[in-house]
Amino acid sequence: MLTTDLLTVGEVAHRSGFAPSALRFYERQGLVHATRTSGGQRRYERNVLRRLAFIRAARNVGLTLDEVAAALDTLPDKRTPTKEDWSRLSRTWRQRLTDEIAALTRLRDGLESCIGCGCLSLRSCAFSNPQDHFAQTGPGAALLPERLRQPTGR
Amino acid sequence: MLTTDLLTVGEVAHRSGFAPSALRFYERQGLVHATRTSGGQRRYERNVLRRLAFIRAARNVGLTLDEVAAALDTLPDKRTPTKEDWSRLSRTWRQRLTDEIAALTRLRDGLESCIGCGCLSLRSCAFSNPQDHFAQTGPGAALLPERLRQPTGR
DNA sequence: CTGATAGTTGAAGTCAACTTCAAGTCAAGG
DNA sequence: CCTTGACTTGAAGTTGACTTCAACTATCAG
Repeated sequence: MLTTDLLTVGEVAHRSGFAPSALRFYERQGLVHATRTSGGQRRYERNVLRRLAFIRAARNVGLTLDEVAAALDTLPDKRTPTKEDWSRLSRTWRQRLTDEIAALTRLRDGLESCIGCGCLSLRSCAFSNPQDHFAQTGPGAALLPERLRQPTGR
Repeated sequence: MLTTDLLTVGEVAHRSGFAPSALRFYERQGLVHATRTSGGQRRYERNVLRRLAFIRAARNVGLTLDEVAAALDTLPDKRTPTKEDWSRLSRTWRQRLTDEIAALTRLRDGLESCIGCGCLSLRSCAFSNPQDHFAQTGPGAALLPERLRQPTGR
């Protein structure tokens, strides 16, 4: 055990639930910061835990790491998020979740009305519609927000 | 234009909205089938369009290709999905969507109750909780179904 | 001082679902 | 027959968020 108030990567990993490799990765991405011992090992200040908590929360809500980085960058002095920061940012997350819920609900209800029809028409069925490819109007357009779509490999 | 009722990969691509490369990929994965000309080019039967519509619908709902393949394999004779197949399978998709909506709703409502608290405690806050790592009981457990989680790179 | 445990690095690997590429071959209208 | 556009292949690349590896090095309890 260290007697200082600095934490090793292992300690931070254990307390935050992130793997040490993830912590190193986040450091390379500029999401968290660590000082070094004379021997080159990482030492973290205690507030990194709060920052990591923020990161995990954002990831749980569905933000990408780039978005998390952008959010953290909006904080003056690159400070660790305060209660007010959290409050402000989480409000925009709420909207995002609300939009995603709405999209999934539309999808499910469309599916509901489609069960039993069995059409699966490439031209008119909302479910088999390649997004907007055919549907000039009507359902099928933008069925899901970006992050709920399966990755396309692009 | 061909005078037969067989479709070229370009025609199928255009009518289905899938890229030719995706059609070839699906063939390698055993999701669709094509015969060949003497010169080695693909020729598709018309019912491949329905099969592709099914695939797109499933993807829109969030199934992985493996799941789509599994679903198609439940059909006797590896037939193209009929109205009844579609009806039966889409019913299970509905449940899946319902579960995902419920999960997102729980997440949002938790966020709601968390705005203003600003705790972000690694031990008790549902949002910063590494899934189940700390929470023996209470909130934070299994915040999101698998497919709504950001990929972890595993 | 020593040995166990924990830490270091850069490079490469993983996963899904494709896309892109290079280097050629086929099909069909004129 | 010829040209043009569509098609063929296997291999490698893409994206995001990491993990894994090999080969060392540091820290610290005893």
